[in-house]
Amino acid sequence: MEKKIDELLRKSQLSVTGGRRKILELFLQHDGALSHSDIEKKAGEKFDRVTVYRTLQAFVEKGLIHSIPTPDNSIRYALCKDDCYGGQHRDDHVHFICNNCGNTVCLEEVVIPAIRLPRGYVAQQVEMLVSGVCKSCAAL
Amino acid sequence: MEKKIDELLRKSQLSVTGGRRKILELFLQHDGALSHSDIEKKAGEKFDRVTVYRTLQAFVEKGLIHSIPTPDNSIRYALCKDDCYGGQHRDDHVHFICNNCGNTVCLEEVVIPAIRLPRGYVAQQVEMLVSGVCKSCAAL
DNA sequence: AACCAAAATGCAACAATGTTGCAAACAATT
DNA sequence: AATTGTTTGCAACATTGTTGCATTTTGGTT
Repeated sequence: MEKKIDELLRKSQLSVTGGRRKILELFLQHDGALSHSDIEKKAGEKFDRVTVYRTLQAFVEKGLIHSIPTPDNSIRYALCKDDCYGGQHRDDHVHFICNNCGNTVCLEEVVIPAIRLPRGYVAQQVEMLVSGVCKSCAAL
Repeated sequence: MEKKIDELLRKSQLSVTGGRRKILELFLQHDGALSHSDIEKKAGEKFDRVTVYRTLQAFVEKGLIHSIPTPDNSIRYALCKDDCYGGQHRDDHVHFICNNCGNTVCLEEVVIPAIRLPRGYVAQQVEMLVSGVCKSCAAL
């Protein structure tokens, strides 16, 4: 784990520091998206709020994570897959937010379908956000 | 216009007040989505911030407007069409955000395509957000 | 191993955004 | 015109996000 984290950071041209290690570890441990406040809580009192902001920003820039807009106005972040690096995101998958447990996950296997825009519009990025009941919650 | 506004408010079971009239007027005048701060600015210094929050909340609850999550973490609101009332939104259209002018519009004519979710997931609402260059900006 | 430049961190201060309780003002109805 | 319930503005507060700067740490070099 330790090794993997340092490797990932170096591969992303980020110097290896305690804060970055810890935050990246959280993403690797947690299967789903994390918000800024999630991270602050989970990381304990160890890191300054500002550091968390800057770390997340750096991770996004380097393509380690991508951000997910949510209806409740809290940006969440999720790990990018390996084929997504150098700022060249391939976020062509659907994001799912559970109305029950609040978890947000990437449905990597569900590709966003193509759409036809009206004449004159040029699409650069598409985001698809599904909310409902997730697998774990539906099973209860 | 005056009449239409009062009518709309009453139809939505909202008592007619100066603030609500003004804010609804802004939505009718402006073809596109408005953020909270847009409204504060456009409404002048007339209304308290809190009133704007509560008015938008009331409008959403009554189905006059719907909210649009954006990648930059600023919720925007847009008028609902007539067939969308009583909290029963029919937000089955795509939202477009221009990276150039920042405008957000509802593409009513572009329906969100159906998708197949993995086993166990239940969709309740789907939001599709396209960013790029809008018609007006592309024409320049 | 010690040094150095560049980068990251923590701190403080600040700005912006969102929430709550309460008293005063107002709208709809009788 | 009076009454009742709703809406508003204010104040205070909580949360979230930003910026500048001094200090510490990292990664590379001698």
